[in-house]
Amino acid sequence: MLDISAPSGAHIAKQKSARIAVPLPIGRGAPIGYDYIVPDDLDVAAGQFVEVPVGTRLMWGLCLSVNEAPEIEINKLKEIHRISDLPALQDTNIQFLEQVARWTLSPFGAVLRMMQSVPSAFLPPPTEQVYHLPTLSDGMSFDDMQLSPARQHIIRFLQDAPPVTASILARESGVSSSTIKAMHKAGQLSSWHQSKPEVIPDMSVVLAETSGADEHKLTASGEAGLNLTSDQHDIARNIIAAGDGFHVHLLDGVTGSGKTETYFDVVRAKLAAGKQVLILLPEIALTKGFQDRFAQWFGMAPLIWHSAITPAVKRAVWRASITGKPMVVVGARSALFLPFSNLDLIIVDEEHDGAFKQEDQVIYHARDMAVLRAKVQNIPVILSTATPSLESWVNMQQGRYSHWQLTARYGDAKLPNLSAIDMRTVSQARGTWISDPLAKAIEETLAAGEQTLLYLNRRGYAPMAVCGSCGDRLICYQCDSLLVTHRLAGRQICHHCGIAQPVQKDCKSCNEPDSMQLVGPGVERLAEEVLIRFPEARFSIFSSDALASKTVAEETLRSITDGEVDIIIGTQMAAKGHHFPNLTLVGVVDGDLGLQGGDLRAAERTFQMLMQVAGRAGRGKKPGRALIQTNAPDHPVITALQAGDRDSFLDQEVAARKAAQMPPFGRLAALILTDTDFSRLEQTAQLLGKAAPAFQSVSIFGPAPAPIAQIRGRHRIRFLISAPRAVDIQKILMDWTASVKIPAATRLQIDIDPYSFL
DNA sequence: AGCACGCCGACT
DNA sequence: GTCGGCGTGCTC
Repeated sequence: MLDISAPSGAHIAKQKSARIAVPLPIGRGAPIGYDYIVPDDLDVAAGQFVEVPVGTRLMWGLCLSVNEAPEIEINKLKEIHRISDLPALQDTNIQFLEQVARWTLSPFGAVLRMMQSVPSAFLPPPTEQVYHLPTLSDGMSFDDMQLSPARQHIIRFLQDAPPVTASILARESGVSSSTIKAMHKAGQLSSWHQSKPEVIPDMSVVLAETSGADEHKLTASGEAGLNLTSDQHDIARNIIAAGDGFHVHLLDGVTGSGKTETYFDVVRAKLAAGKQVLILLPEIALTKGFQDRFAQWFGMAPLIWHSAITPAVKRAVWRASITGKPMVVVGARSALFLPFSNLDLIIVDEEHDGAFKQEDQVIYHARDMAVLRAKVQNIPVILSTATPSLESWVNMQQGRYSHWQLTARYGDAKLPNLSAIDMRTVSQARGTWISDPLAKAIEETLAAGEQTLLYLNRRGYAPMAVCGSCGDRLICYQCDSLLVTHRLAGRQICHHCGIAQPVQKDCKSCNEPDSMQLVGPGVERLAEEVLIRFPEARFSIFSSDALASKTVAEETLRSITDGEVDIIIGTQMAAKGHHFPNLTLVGVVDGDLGLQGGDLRAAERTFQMLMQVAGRAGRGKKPGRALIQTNAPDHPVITALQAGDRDSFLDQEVAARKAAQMPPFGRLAALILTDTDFSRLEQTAQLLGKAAPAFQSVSIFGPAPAPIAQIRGRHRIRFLISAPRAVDIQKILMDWTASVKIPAATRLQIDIDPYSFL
């Protein structure tokens, strides 16, 4: 609307501008957003999603602020194209994004991109065309029209049917869609556009069933398992009583002690209050088992969020989250960036799990960022685990987290009896990996008609191929890692980049024919040994390769549960989230695997993994036992496991970290440079090395080849920075990296609190 | 991230 | 002579 009485040019002065953040990974630490003109007919406010032109294309961005009297020369700005129909993003959500960007030293746009993961969600649900019969003018009837049989079919079908879509109409009347289009064009059919219903389940069903229901029983089904023990009930009440503000609860209990049911009870209370709840699981644990338990409690499936769900579901969940609809989302780490506007509780299940660490693009730990989001939004967070991470343990000890312990296992189930087999004292035939004491235990278990899990965290047949003549080892040509031989697939595969080749027999280094020898066991090779030593036993391999297809995975799970399998040979996939009632023996084939390597968290991780594996045994009524084959029976991890003394192990680790000023007592960061061209990479690394800040308290190691010196053809060099807790390591890194000109082709990544390093 | 602009090799 | 390779730089 142009006011013609105003002097020309005056309306330009009245123009508003808006600062819009676009989801582009530009400018680490740079001011966020670009300015755009707000057209007169658009009512733009901070927090709203808007579509703007950027370069040659249009993209959705986030309005950060509106400037009524812009000082910038306005005719240099482009115009906002349109606004989303959605409500504005909550201010605390924007603050959360800012803090994640600040913490991880990522550009705000890169973090915003994680939240704007469903670009189709900014517009209202798509509409579909529905057809119905037109009202004919007086005196006219379809019979007078001399229509083809196909057209008559359609008329007759629609005479007693509600308006339908073209696809349904075509299917039901047996006519092609082109006929329908032609009839529409000829005015023999009318249509309108109607919005498609969202596919999202309605959580209000749960609310209706909950209100007036028994205090801690959700549905009236009365099934076993829906009742809480008094411990679980007390903890749930205590967590609820701690209030709606920011509070971290460490929910700690052995496998099978009912942590899930306990926090479900808290979730139920939040849902009944019309709030939103987020449950984060490590990717691997998004199992059917969890969904079944959820369904049993809430009488409906939870909303699922991970990278593989369909676009329609993503759209619906995303829109529901920002509109504040009461809901429970169960998701992998990316669910943390849903734009909830009514979030009142976050749960991080298996909080110790390394899968919460995202290693590409923005590098972050979902557990830590979950606590950050809870803090910014002033809501509670529950960290659930059987083996707390050292970070959470220390936070609890220092009084920042509340500690809730569940001690008892359900019913008669007992924690397995754990003991070590000292592999230095048993004689072991070459090419075999099952010691006699373990074999004896397997035989006893077989005789009792019970199941055994042989745990070996190595996929494939053999982890290494070596030339018997020259000693050359087979490595990936674009990563510097060993090629793993997979005999079932008949290939040798790089576990870093996935590149595969047919199994190579001759040595390419010394040209000796047929000289490559397979060294060490993987689960496939272990299966071979099982077949020879226990020919009567039925076995099944439980690894990501063997269970790649969904149908095979479900069938394998079923056969194990139904007792059609005697020996499960599994990788860490078998250690997580499954419940096999008849499993009474766990044999850890290589208890030392994972202890090697200069990794800060090696001991902690191994302890967590072995504890979790051992927890697979004896979850039913029968007692279980776990045998760990090891060359280091005196290692603190093994002795602590044997003594069943988790807390003293954790305390010992705490003391060691404290002495070394390692996290969480000191701070660590890694700076990773990658490039396809090694000499250019080295040059940049040298340059950075020379520019390294010299503070007394800050140590900088490197440049050194990264733990994996090459991935997918990109060479990697890294620096490691260690500093006391009080130091602002982010600022140091920012100043340092800004002081050096890094070529465009060399990529720089910053990893705050790195998980794997040497 | 994408997309355009720009400067060197094998081809209708 | 052009089409197209991907290095470099920019996006209000």
